[in-house]
Amino acid sequence: MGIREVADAAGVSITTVSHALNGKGRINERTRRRVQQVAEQLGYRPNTVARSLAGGRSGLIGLAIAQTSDGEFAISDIAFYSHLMNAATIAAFDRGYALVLASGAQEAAWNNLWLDGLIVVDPIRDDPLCAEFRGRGIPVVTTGRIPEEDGGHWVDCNHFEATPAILDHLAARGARRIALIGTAPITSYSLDTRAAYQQWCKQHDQEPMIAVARAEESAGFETTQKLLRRAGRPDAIYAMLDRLAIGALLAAQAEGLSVPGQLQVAGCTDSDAGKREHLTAIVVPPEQIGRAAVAMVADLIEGREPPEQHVWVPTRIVPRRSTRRKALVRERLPA
Amino acid sequence: MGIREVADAAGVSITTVSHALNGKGRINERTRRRVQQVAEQLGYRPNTVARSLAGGRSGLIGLAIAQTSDGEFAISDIAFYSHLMNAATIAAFDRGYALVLASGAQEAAWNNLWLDGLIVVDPIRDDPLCAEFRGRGIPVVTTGRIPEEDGGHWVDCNHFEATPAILDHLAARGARRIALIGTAPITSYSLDTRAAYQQWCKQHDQEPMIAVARAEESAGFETTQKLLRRAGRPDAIYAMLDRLAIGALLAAQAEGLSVPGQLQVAGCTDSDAGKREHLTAIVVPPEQIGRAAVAMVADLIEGREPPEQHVWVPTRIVPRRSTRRKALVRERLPA
DNA sequence: GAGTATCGCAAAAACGGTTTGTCCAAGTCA
DNA sequence: TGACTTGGACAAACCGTTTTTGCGATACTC
Repeated sequence: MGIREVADAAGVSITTVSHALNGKGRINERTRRRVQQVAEQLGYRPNTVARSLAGGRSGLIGLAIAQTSDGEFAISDIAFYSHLMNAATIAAFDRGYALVLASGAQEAAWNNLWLDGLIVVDPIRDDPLCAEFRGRGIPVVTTGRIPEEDGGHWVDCNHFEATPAILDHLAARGARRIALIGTAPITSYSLDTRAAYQQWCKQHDQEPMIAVARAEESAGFETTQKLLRRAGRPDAIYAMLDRLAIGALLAAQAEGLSVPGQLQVAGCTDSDAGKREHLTAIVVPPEQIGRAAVAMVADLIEGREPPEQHVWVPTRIVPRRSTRRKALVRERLPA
Repeated sequence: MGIREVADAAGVSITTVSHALNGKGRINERTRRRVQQVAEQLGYRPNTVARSLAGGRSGLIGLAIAQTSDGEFAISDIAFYSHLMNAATIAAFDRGYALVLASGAQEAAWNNLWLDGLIVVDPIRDDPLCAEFRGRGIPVVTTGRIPEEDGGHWVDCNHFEATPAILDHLAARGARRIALIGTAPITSYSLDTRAAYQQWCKQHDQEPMIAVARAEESAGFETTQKLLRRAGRPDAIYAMLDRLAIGALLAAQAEGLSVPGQLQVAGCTDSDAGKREHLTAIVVPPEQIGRAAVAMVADLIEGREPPEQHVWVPTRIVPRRSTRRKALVRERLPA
């Protein structure tokens, strides 16, 4: 079942087998085909590990996702990351790589793993993992950019475009005081959105209202409630997570405000829960992001400079009832 | 940075370095410590791939999750699997393994990967992946059992216990005609639940009402609607997925039935969305399942027979408003 | 004091491939 | 016809570990 058996069976040397199967050396086409046939017949599968050792590559790409030390997800949107991960896994396989999951919490584990490349999802400022791997000369691609850092290879959505677009959407529907509810400004996503929001406010002569909340409905609820009780309460809310947006909807109801009549709500990103709540949302396609990141890191691993060092994945707005003029009627359980 | 450099620096042979670092051969404690110190100082990290080749192990455990060919999740409960995966990743790292994700769709990819063991989530009857790996002599652990198959190593929740328990719960609150809405009976989970449901019905002299639906709210909605319009409509529903249960809630509302007054609803498993909807649910702990599966497969890989060939992970019921006597008041958006 | 454990370490053989360098035969060119 | 190229195949080195075997030296036994 080794290359030697194949060589014996085909009556050639192992070199020829290797060449024939990998399309490398100079070799007669007839010989090549014969060897391939014999290998096929014998069900020969090259040992990945041996190949890695000789070839200097492990065939492994790491996918790092923020996690807390206790093993809980620190990430805010499980569905989003799952889809990203899933698409990345398949894209990696298609290119001959396997994706290994790695938790940021298990730093020690990184050392025991020989990775050809690394994808870091939503890196934070001075991201230690990125720094570590770059230091070792291992290609790193991030989805979302590393805050306060230029260069590097990344895949991202342009929230400098998406944010004004959704704010315009709300304004076009009558909003005059739009509040932003966001997560802690540690990822580029969060920072970009805040910056874009502030710029938009300046341009539209509106005073910024920014609130920060944990990535939970309850936090969205409480935060929104506080905002709604302020003197100059907002008439629209853009929430940086669907869960926050849902919390905002609940708060509106608790405060007796109709949606979208008295309060418009929009969220990012779109989700099943958001759909269920008829929430206007910015669609950020996790599959595309995952695939693009894998393509980029594979290019880097194989020594090709990727077509683009930075990939902007387009977003779009899905308008739903939470920002429509017509009041959002509660059609669900009876009151 | 190889073992040779360490050997040179410490003035010993590479054998001694290997032994010293792995605690293997007979070696003077002083020498061992010195070597360890030198290795530490040089920042030596043994090459995993070389180690694998020599040791005959890759250090990789596969985690297979059903996926459709187009890369979409075929799984019904993303959050559940994410938590399972996450816990498994960490548990694997703790044991010196890395978890590689693999899509069932990419069968070819499995061949290019040298896995020490495999975890298959929710295997189906005659699961090809399980068969393939067992054929190769690679340890396989499933979460959920392979239908129509005895033996094997698995981690599962006992739905033969959980199902009667939730049915009793509903009956104790007045339900006389409990319907079951389930996914296609291809996993042991689905099959067990159906069987347990039927047995319970027989024991309680109730006619079984089983409906099958796709794992989506809309399917739960439609299926429930049909049930509710039948002659002898159910007064309680046990849905085998939280998404189906949520669909059932919506259907109850659409039909003008109060929950739980006129219709009780319970689901499995528990979820954020379910909590939001005040849904009584069976808690199936994905983290525990993931950890148990890793522990078991690691034992098998390392040649230890695991403490138990089968692990039953306990479940529990979380009663919420959807099965309480007091009517479920809609406290959310205004009607 | 000869025989025998035991100890501490090193040399060398795997592990299963890839890659390099070499050789030979046949074809090409001047 | 001799020099040079080219195509085809092979042997051997190498990748960086682990593991087995072996060999002096020291300590123990009687």
